[in-house]
Amino acid sequence: MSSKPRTKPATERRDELMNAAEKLFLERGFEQTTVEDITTAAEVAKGTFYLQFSSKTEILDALRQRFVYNMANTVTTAVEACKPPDFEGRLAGWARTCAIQYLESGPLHHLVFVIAPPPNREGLTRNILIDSLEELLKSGAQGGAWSVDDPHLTAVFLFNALHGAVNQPGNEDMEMREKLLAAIITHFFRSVGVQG
Amino acid sequence: MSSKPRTKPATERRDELMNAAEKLFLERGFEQTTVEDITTAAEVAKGTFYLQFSSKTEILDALRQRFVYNMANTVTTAVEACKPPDFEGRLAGWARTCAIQYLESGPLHHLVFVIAPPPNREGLTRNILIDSLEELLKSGAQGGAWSVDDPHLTAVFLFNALHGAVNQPGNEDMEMREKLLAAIITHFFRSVGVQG
Amino acid sequence: MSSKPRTKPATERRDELMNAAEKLFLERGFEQTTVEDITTAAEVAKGTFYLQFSSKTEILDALRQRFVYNMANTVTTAVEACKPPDFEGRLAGWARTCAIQYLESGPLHHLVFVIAPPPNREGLTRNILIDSLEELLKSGAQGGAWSVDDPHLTAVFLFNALHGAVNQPGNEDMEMREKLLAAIITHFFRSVGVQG
Amino acid sequence: MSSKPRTKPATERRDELMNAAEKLFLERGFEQTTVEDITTAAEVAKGTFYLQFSSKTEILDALRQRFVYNMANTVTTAVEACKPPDFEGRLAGWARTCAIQYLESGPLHHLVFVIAPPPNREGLTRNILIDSLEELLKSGAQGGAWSVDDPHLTAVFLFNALHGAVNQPGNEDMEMREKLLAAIITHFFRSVGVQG
DNA sequence: AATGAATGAGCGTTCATTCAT
DNA sequence: CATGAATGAACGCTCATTCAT
Repeated sequence: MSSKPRTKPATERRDELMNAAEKLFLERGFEQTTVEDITTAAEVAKGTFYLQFSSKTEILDALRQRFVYNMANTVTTAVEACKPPDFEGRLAGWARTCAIQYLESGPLHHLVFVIAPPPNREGLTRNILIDSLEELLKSGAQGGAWSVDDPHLTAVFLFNALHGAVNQPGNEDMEMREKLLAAIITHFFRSVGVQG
Repeated sequence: MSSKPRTKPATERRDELMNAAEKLFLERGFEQTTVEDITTAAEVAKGTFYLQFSSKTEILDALRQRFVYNMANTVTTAVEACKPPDFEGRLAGWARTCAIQYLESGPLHHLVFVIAPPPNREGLTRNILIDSLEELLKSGAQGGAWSVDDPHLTAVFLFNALHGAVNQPGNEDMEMREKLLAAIITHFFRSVGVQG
Repeated sequence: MSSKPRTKPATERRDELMNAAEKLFLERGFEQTTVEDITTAAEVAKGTFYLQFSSKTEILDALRQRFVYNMANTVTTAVEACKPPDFEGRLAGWARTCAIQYLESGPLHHLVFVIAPPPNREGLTRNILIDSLEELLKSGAQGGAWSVDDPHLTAVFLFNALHGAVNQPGNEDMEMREKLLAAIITHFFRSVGVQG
Repeated sequence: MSSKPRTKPATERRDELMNAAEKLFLERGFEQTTVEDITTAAEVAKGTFYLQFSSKTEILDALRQRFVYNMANTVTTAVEACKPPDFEGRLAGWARTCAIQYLESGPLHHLVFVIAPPPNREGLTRNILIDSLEELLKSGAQGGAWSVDDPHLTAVFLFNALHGAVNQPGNEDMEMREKLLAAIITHFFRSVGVQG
């Protein structure tokens, strides 16, 4: 009857379900998406969902985890591309990569951390990223690249500026996007008292 | 039988319901609050709700509208307290009042704009406030108080920085709060190239 | 559209639901009956069930309680119809009424106590009735009407004999039923060493 | 790869599944036990279950059949240990063995006949045992050992008395158990008009 | 205007059964 | 024979909304 094999490796099924769920959650929201919507989109039966996830909440957790993992990886790699004492390069790299990642991941971050945040605050990308930015600001200050009074507050401020600016609608346009990235980096530099 | 009058002016009923709803939505979230929760808290019968609002969504809209109205009013009033050419005073006033309002209104803003945003982008405080900030930046630039390349982008950036920073947990402490307000104003000034 | 009034007194609705549930539980079993079966039979919507009972289990509890109440009442009344020293009359009354009640209540007892017994043993009719029989045996022994070595064991034995005998299929026939009642009473008397 | 052979004789598999099912059904009930519970306990895959039994109901039937077979065998053997004209010995043997069997088999009988009875009445141990008791009562009456008016009714009565008495909680204690057995035999004798 | 009983579509989850490997 | 991923019908329960009183 069916040309496709009936069974797939567990990880593949999981991914298909997660991709379908991600798409639907972003389109209509977590509460507004039913498990059946997800399984229909993933072209499996309802029961198959529960072979991979023990509840609807669990797939959201998995989505969050996947997002954090990708995000943290990418940003770290980008920062490491510039070695001290090129602190400005590191800061620009952080800002640029972080912004791009948010732009690419679209409102996924918004979904998994803002709209449907984890029950406890542990492991928030938000925190992970803010911490990494704070460290960057501190090491740059120590290295004499700039001076910041309160690295934590500055990190919070800049992170949220970036996050909010990037979430603003209208960033689909590539030209706008480049302008935005440039503006973000300029503001980052200004905020630490560097001319860029 | 009952000492209280059973009928009240419509506006009073509306307010009681909205207050109850606001409290509950903030405590447990929109989806997690039932219409019955609201009417119980407001001490009216379930049906009374539908005399004032045609659906559960509608009371959220009303809440949002009330929030925007209060917010815009307060910020405008604060800015007008300083007259040109004191553009720095106006900018500081904008930042300070806006931040305080968010801090006071607490997660209400988060609820009505971030978690349960309006279906269309019209009338977002976000936009209203960003527009007012953009105007302020432009007029300050014209007045020679500072210079900004792209007033819109800067407004977006600063608004979101403020919004995010203020939403950060840990702002209940009054001392922290003052430090935060000061830091925000400093960043605002730095971003427009003024020493503050 | 509908000729019947939409609302009924809560107790009436409750009774209708309980009657429908009793019928269905007896016909097909507790697990095999769905809440929707019950509401369909009671001619109300599914949600109406949950206005009266907070779960499917709860209606079974209510059924059990109703059964115990009726049973205990009837047997007590029957026993009290004969006053001491007519202990034989009291014993015969107990046996006869208890048997008739079981015959009339049909397998309801079986359902609520044997098939779907309460989570804790407290308040079992079984126990209530056995206790009352034990008391009767003791008072008769004290009054010199008969002698029993171990009133508790005898009560247990006789109660179960009666219960089992009455549950036997084939008791629908009225003639059979009378023979059965007579046989039960005879055995009761024999068991306490009385000729009847 | 695996040290154990992956295939076993059908009867062995069947027995393992039946033993696992019996244990689980008694522990948590028929409806509350899933096929997967059974196969997990029997350490086979889910599909293997359906190699031996065509449905969950069928394994219950098999359990019932096994129970009846064992029960009938044991009681018959015990009765045959006394030869006529020792009818009293045969009756005492019947009562004692039957009671002990129920005590040993524990709630298994309760499960397979009371809680989850067969759809049709055919082959009920209940009936088989009642029939054998009825025969015993008749032959004893013919042999002049006792007199009973209605052997069938008496058999029904006594069987149910025994069954119910034995099912009563609190029979785990060995001393209680002996008292119970003695009381049962006494009542059996009294019921047929013998002093024992 | 106010009430709250009644409605019924909808959802998350379970599990007996099938069947390709 | 044995496996276990896949299926999908079914169920208990919730809750926004309606409407007769």
